[in-house]
Amino acid sequence: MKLFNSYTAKSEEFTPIEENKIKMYVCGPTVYDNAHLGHARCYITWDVLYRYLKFKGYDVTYCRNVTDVDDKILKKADTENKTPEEVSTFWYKKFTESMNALNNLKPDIEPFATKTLGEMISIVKDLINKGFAYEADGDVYFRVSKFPQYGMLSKQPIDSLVSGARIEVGDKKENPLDFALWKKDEKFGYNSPWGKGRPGWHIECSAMIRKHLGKTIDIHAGGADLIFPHHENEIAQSECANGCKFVNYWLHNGFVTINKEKMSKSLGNFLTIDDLLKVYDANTIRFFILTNHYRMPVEFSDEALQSAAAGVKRMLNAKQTQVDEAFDITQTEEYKEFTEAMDDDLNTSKALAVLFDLTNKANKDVPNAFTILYKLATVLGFSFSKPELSKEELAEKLKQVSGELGTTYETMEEVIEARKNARAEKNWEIADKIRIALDNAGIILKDSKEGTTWEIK
RNA sequence: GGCGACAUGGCCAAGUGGUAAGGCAGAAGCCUGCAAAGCUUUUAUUCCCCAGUUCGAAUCUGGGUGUCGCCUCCA
Repeated sequence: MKLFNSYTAKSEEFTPIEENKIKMYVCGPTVYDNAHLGHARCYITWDVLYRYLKFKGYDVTYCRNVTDVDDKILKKADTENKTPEEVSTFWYKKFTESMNALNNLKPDIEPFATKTLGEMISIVKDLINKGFAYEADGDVYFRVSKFPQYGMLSKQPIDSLVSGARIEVGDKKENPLDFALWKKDEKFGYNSPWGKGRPGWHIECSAMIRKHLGKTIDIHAGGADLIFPHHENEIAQSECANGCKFVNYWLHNGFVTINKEKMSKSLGNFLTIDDLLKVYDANTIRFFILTNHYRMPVEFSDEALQSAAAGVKRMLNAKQTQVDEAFDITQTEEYKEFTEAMDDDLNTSKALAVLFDLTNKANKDVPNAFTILYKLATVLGFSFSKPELSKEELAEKLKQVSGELGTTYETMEEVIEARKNARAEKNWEIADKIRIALDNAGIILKDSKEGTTWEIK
């Protein structure tokens, strides 16, 4: 399998450190606000990688952190008159709900920054002892000049970084490029050898990785905007503290744009996952994301989402047969095409083409086509389960239909029976009226030789 | 200014040296009482522009144009 490694800027054959085992880390959210489409793209992308690696038979440990100590959380706590814990707990819960709603698998490990403080302090101490970091009035900074490889990931010549770096008035840094490992904070801080303070953002990931996965890991993934400075700094800290290679494969996903601009919190041009799910279902959002290669930008538009909705509907509407769990799909041509596509740096677009080929075959009663489709679509995280109406929702719809027809129906069976009778009498006017009333209520009828079935729009 | 990407039909998109996957939308036909779903057929002599390399280029090289991202919190 080939993966594009941002560090070498090359597509490389993937080989895990330990045979058949993969340690994979993804930068998780800072829990202070709603997750948006950009986050959805990131976490769907890496969810697909996780699913696919497992599908290939690897023993994967997927770790995704939760940043629950951060300026933004503190600020929110301040304005809302809550404790930082209350803020982060609330938004972590919301985030988890969004991930579940998107059908993303739960990572094997979801560490919290505040639960990893010991490891962070230990790394910072190490770095100071080794001369890679220095304390300055309660703050601790990383000495970038001590790490010659700084800038390798982001491909930034160090000189240009220096000239571009912001130097703040009264800065305690030796060098403008130096970044904070620990920040003095008398109000919300935690005890440390340097007084009360908080960890810098970058050290959190380094610590959580070392604690839960080890000093060297196979895959580290995240949004492309984290390359600099976040991932660059992680490399510097971890490699200097641990004295060994930090990450073998750096993977980065592209952005979601809207009106050709990056969707982001700071630009305020984002659509939350919550709001999107009110209009489009999880399969549609996933399909929209996966039609593009994960490193390319994806432009959001309602037109694109509607197109995705129509496409995914066709796929998931494929003529279903009983899924044969025992059937070995690995011997099939479609499996081969699918894995070839996915092995090529997650070419999901091509993989989807295989799924559409299978959809066609399933609709033409090709044996096992649906079983293969079902299994491969699941690898990409699509769900074939149809949404179900609650009793109340169904009752509400029946009420609407009855109202439009000027009758009272208690069950769908009654409605279908009434239409069946009308059709038998060739009373097309009544039959159509029923069908249209149902359609207005969001229920679609399907007539076939076997009878009439219904489903939600 | 430094660094890095991208430009393929009406829309989205794969393809990185051998003659343009797939999805959406559109058109025609079959099926249907009419629909829905499905099936069949159909839609780029051409891949931003110019020059070059090559028997051969959407794919490689050089130049240009346009768009985006990172360089500051950001997925």
